[in-house]
Amino acid sequence: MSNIRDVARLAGVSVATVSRALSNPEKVSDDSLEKVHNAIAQVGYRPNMLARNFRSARAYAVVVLVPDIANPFYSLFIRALEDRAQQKGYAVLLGDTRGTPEREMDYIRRVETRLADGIVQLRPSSEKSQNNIPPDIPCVNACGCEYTTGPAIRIDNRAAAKTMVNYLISLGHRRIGVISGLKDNPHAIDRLEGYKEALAEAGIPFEKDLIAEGDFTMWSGLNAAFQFCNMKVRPTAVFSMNDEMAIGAMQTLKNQGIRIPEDMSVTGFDDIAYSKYSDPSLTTISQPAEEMGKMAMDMLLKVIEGEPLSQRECVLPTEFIIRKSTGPAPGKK
Amino acid sequence: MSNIRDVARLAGVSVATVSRALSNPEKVSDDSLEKVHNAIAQVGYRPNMLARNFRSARAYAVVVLVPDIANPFYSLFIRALEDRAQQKGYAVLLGDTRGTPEREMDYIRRVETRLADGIVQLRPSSEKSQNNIPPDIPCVNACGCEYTTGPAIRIDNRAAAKTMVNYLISLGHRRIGVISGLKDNPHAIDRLEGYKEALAEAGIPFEKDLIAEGDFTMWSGLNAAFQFCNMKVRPTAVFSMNDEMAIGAMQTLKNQGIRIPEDMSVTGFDDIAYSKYSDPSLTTISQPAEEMGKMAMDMLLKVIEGEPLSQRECVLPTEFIIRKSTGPAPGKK
DNA sequence: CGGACTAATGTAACCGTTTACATTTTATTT
DNA sequence: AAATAAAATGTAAACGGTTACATTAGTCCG
Repeated sequence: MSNIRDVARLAGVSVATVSRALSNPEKVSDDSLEKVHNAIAQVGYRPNMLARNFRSARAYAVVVLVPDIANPFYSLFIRALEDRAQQKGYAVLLGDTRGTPEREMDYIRRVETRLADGIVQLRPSSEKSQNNIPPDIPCVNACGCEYTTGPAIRIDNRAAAKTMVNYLISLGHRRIGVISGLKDNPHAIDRLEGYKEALAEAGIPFEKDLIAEGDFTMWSGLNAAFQFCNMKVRPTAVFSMNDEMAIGAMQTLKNQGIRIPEDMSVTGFDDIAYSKYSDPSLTTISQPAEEMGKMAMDMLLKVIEGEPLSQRECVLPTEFIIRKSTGPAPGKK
Repeated sequence: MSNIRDVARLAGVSVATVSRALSNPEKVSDDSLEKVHNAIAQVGYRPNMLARNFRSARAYAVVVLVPDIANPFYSLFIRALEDRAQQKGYAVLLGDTRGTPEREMDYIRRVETRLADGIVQLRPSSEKSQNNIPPDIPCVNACGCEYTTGPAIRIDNRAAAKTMVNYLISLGHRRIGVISGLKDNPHAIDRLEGYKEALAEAGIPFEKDLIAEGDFTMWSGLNAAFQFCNMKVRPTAVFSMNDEMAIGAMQTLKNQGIRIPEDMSVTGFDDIAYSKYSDPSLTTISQPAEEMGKMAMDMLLKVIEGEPLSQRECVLPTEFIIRKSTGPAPGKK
């Protein structure tokens, strides 16, 4: 493998000139520039970025910590993140934690040992489920909740949930079931807050039994729905905290002979691609996953470069999408 | 930031001893080991992996070139790949190419410039759609087709497609539509081959009009299905080359009042998570995505380490999964 | 007790860049 | 043409580890 000295020798210039020709060509005469380029072509020189990064003490890589890459919301986010990273000359190290702190630690160690310059954290964290990331590590939280500290990109989960539940109430629903995420999940907490607010404003008492706990997988949605089927007085609508669980739930409901939306309305959250193709298509909240990915990368780069952030937290707007899985409460016209 | 020399000074040993204490502890006396560990703890030393990697001329990272991370089959594969990579101490650089050669080139350059040690290529390539990866770069093709050269993990696309079509024929179907991938996609070619073989063996003539071209997205499946709806004599079954297109197609068919499977059977390929929850659930071919991801990583590591491969190509078995989207041809009992 | 061998440790070169600083060349001004 | 400023180039010291080789300490045996 040829190195910069070989090129310098062949071009008849010093190594400094070769180095400059590559990274600061404006500081080199056209004459030298040409000699260097010829020499590079002749020996097929490729700069050793490992050496360059080492010298400049920068990995030009960021870690993205994601609970599960197979989740379509996350993969959309990451696709946008990667896109922006590539534009900026950064690599994205995929850190699928599968929810385990050990794996997360492993990746945090990578930035401590300089293999990456910063972290994009997709696991929502609050003061309760605490963040393991040391404060001196550049990090942006890209799925924050209301209590997230540090740089963050997020949506207003509470308001979005409230919008959805208000909509169901406006359709005449009074018994509205919830398929929640795990109880201590910050997103689940914020969204439940929005649900409660909407009920309160409509003067509907909150009933604990109407909350079924899931874990954001289709399978858990499928199971959670049984809880509603077996009630003496069934809810007439179900607010699921993500689309996957809603899709799972719809399967259960349909199998039990419950028609959607005639007998029961179902709503989701995220607007993953499949929600448009489910049967019936799903009324949901669209999160700007791509926008969030881009912004997270931009924000992280600022933190890495030490530039000041114009705002610590960036709350992006969501879109409320009405499809065919919702309708008037049975008995209302 | 403290370095190995600081640690050595504090521990009262040489840098070589510190280095050995970290990477070859068995070559260091217990006494020194303790002194080194104390010193490390005291100054909070973290080895600079950038320096280590530079010195050892290894990035301990691999690039995964994927046409689209948002495709659930790919994300499943990558999740397994990442899992194995982490076990082995390697990082996975996400290279979402979005099908463009430029992006692919950008990532190939990263291994040429030593930022990564090898590539896992998920874009199927054959002699037609050629591979841009120089032969001296360690690479394994993880979605190969029959004409793939070099180390590869793949399934027998032709046989799997044939199994599926044979099954449809056994149900009495004679007019079987196909929703294909892009005409020059190697997977599409192999699977179409299987379709033709099955027809030929059953003595059914091949009809070009029964092939609708898609691009493996749900949207394209949705459109392709119109081609069948508008035929004077409709096919009684549709063999889609992946699940997404099948799901899209089913939406069109249902909207046109065509019942599945009573009026028309539909089959998919890949067995993504949603195919179990679609309406009706989808008869499909399951690819061992996770197994493939693990094997691809193991294989690539062998290539990187220069170990001989026990076999150039590894063809993994698929599973044929019958669900509710297929039934007897109309008119047959 | 001395010689032979092994284990533990130290010294310093090396990996391939970048860049501060010194030097030389070229351009500009008087 | 000399003086000065600016541009281009070169020299060599980093960066933080690893490791070949040299050296020292420790063990065993006749």
